[in-house]
Amino acid sequence: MAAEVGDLADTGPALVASARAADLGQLREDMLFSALRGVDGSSSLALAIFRELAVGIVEGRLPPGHEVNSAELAREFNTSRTPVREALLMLEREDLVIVPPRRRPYVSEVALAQVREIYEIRACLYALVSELLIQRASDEQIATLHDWQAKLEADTQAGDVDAYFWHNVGFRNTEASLSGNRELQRRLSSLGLQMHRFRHLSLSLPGRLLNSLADHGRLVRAYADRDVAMAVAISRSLVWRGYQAIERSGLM
Amino acid sequence: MAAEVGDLADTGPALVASARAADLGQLREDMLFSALRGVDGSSSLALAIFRELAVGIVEGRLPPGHEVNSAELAREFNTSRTPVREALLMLEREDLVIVPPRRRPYVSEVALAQVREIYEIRACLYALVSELLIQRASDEQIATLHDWQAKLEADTQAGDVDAYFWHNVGFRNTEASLSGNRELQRRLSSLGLQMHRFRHLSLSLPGRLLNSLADHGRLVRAYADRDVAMAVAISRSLVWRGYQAIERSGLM
DNA sequence: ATCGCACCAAGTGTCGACACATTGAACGTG
DNA sequence: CACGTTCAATGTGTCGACACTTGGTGCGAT
Repeated sequence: MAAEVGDLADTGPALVASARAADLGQLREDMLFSALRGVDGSSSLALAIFRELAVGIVEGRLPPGHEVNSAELAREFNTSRTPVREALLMLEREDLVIVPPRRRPYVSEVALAQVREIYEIRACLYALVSELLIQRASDEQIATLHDWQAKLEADTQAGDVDAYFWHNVGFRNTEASLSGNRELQRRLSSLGLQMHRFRHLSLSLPGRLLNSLADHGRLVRAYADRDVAMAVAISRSLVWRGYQAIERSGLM
Repeated sequence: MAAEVGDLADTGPALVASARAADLGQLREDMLFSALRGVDGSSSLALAIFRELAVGIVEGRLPPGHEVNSAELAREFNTSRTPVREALLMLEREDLVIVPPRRRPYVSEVALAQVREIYEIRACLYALVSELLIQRASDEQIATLHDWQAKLEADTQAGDVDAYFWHNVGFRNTEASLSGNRELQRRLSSLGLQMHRFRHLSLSLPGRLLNSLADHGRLVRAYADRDVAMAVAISRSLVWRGYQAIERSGLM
């Protein structure tokens, strides 16, 4: 993946930009898909609807409070209400919509207090990831994290906030998978799905990228040194600063 | 609740025993119910079926691998297949059943490796609970934990393993709620639901009760002293020893 | 103008029906 | 007797229909 971007590096700025964009789109798709992986609906129709709606909510096209009733969606998707209902229940389980009994379902709102709760959990679980990763990952595997780190560095220099965000997600997913705990990986991606909803808040602050980048660098170094205490501390604070950025942005 | 048992303490052994049993049954119901709380199905029919099956699986009446197809269950419950299907999807979400596409659903198996993964997460999250609890709980709230601790002590002296187990669950739930993080509480009870499936393994070892009891005592003391480092360490090891007991039992 | 009540459109939970997939047994062939 | 094929039985995913609820609209009474 790194090779693809690198190979095109000398074909001119425009091509590089579009190649980059395509690459990012692919990455974005992969990351959202991996987050949606944990949800195995038996029906592929319901799953397609679920993914469509989930992406819509996460991207903000379906704003909080927006009504998503099964009848209208069924017409829209040219299916019966049964698969739509199933999809809505999946979305409810991911806390993306609320389905009150006998009432119309709507896209859930996210309060700052809830964001804080989620970040508390995330910080804790990523600390666990760091701990397990150091115990179990090989040097080669840790080196792959270094690759991601390099991308983050490039994005920071280019000032490309969006690219930074998605590469950051990639970094995180890789970390989680290297922890060797699949259950942990699943729970984290479920949390991640919710996080994507307010990501734009998290990276809007100036100076945040540089800060985050420095932390990533120190984290990878701690991994290479197999320094558990250090890695855990950095990992925890890395997540937590994400929350603080949202809090300080005052946008919630 | 403690009062009810206490008030009857001098009405003779038989009555005490039956009162205790009723009390335990109530507690068991409460705890399972609270674990099932997080799941809000919009349909109350589906929810009833879900709970019925969930309890059946957790209690072992529906063994791993047992087929749970929607057609048969629909006949059994005198409903159509629609609510049953919904219930099965909820169960899949809790990892209690597996619903392969176009194939009959069946009760999921639990491998030791998976149990380990879950315990790793639990240990981590309960450490977080301890940390938050010390930050946020009042002295009175911490005192309620002392009440639970007293029950555990009584159960140990009586050698009542079953009572010990459920009171332990109560202790844990109280801790989680005192953390003030509802999201955390929800995720933990979802994990707890799975755990109940192999609880009989965890408490079968002799000497385990005394060990666990001592840990609980130290934990409550650390809470009272607001000793975060100590509480976190105890909390983590408390959960972890539960896993070790299962591992050593060699029954998986 | 305001309140209360009947009424109606639209949505929800549930049902029975249908086409297709899967499974296991019967059966013939080597 | 082993083995692949055929065929019915059973289950799944999806559909359209039905009764009941809910939320809003308009109308009449105050």
